[in-house]
Amino acid sequence: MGTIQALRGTRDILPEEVGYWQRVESAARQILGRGAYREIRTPIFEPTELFERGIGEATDVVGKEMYTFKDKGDRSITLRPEGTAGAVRSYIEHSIYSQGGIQRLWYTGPMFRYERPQAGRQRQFHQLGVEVLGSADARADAEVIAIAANILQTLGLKNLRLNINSVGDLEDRQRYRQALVDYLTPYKDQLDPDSQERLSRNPLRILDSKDERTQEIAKDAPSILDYLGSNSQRHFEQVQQLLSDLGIDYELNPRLVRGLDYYTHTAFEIQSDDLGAQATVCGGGRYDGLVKELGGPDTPAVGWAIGLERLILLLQQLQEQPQSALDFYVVSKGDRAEAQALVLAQKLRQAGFSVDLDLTGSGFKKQFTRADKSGAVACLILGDEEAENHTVKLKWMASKEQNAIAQAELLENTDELRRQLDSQKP
RNA sequence: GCGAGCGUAGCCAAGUGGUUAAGGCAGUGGUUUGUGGUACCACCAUUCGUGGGUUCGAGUCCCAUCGUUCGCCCCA
Repeated sequence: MGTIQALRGTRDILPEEVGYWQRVESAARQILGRGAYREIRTPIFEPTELFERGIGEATDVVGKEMYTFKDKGDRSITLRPEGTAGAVRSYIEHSIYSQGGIQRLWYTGPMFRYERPQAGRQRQFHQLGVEVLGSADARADAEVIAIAANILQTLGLKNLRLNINSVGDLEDRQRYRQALVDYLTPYKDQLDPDSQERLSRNPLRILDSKDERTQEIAKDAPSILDYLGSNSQRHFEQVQQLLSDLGIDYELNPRLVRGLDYYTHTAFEIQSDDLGAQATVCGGGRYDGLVKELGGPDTPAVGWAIGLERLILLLQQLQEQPQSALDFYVVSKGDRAEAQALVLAQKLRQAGFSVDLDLTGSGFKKQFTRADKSGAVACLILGDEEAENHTVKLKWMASKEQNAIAQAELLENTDELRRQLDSQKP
């Protein structure tokens, strides 16, 4: 076909479903506001180096999934694959740390990863994320998890599982990595091909392989939890205690590994069984080394990101999209009437009513059919007769009752009109 | 990047080598030229994602290509 289509892995969010997005955005905005989180909006593209340094060159996200190109000034530009790096860059660039204390930030917007699309995964997708910068306290870890749980619960989502783990600090992880490689190397030939590859590149990932045989072998592998130093251990215990205090159910999963290099200590995921293979709705954790790595002061931090497409997939399984009821549908026929209808519609809109004006010029019957489909509570009718007397017929769709009223009178007592409309709504 | 399935109208589809491509929804016009949700009638794909091939003949078989879906890798 010669028509232009949206690129692979991108899609339009049409008016028919945008209500879900608006509901998610407003719930999130409200909950984050109550938590004293402030919104930050950073650019959609950044210097490629930001992600290479921040996320880690060895990760798949950087190694094979980035939308990277040269701009006309020969700079290497990358469409952001996630939100944390940009937020941290901005935090450093504007010395936000110098405001002292702890910064609670949130963001939302499109992210880009060059991958094969499948259920719950697109090349352009959207995340909602939070970052708490400046606190190493376990309460920060617990708080961000509580905020995420709060958002998901407020939206009515069910059957979610929270998995948590600690990947320790850099030293813990280094020691564990070695132990794991030592354990797995003798089994190398029996691992699936992907995992054999990962043995040298990213051995921790082998733990959550979907290959059965690999799982069998990984079952008896050493656990990261046995390699945590005393600080890491205490921190992780505190996080668990606080989650219990908050009444948040969780599952300890020592095999949970996050894909980005910057994570330290707490790692967590919230998953659903109703999403197919891409089960993670929310993923996050602590990243104490990132701010310093990107050239800022040594600053502990913790955060998460929710995949909005996945969240909305779940929402659509559970509930109908909210519809905002229309107050008036205006039908008109004849030159003078049509002009008056426009003016009347506009005055009603300015007075706070929602009004759809039929512009088609088709017969009254057709216009009434559309009025019916629009779901309007009432219909306003203007023909030659009404235009002549400057009146309008007001018809209540449900009862089919209708009466003539002067246009000026209709606009006079808007409070009463509002009351009548509301009393007719289902 | 790899594997499998699928591509017929705006949407859902029937069709498995033989004259003119079912049907439903939506849309448009009419029965009712100023009154809706029902009913009835009419119209709505010279064409089956695209290109090539096999054949007397292809939506139907073959190849390629593009798109899409699900899965792997990976992640939100």
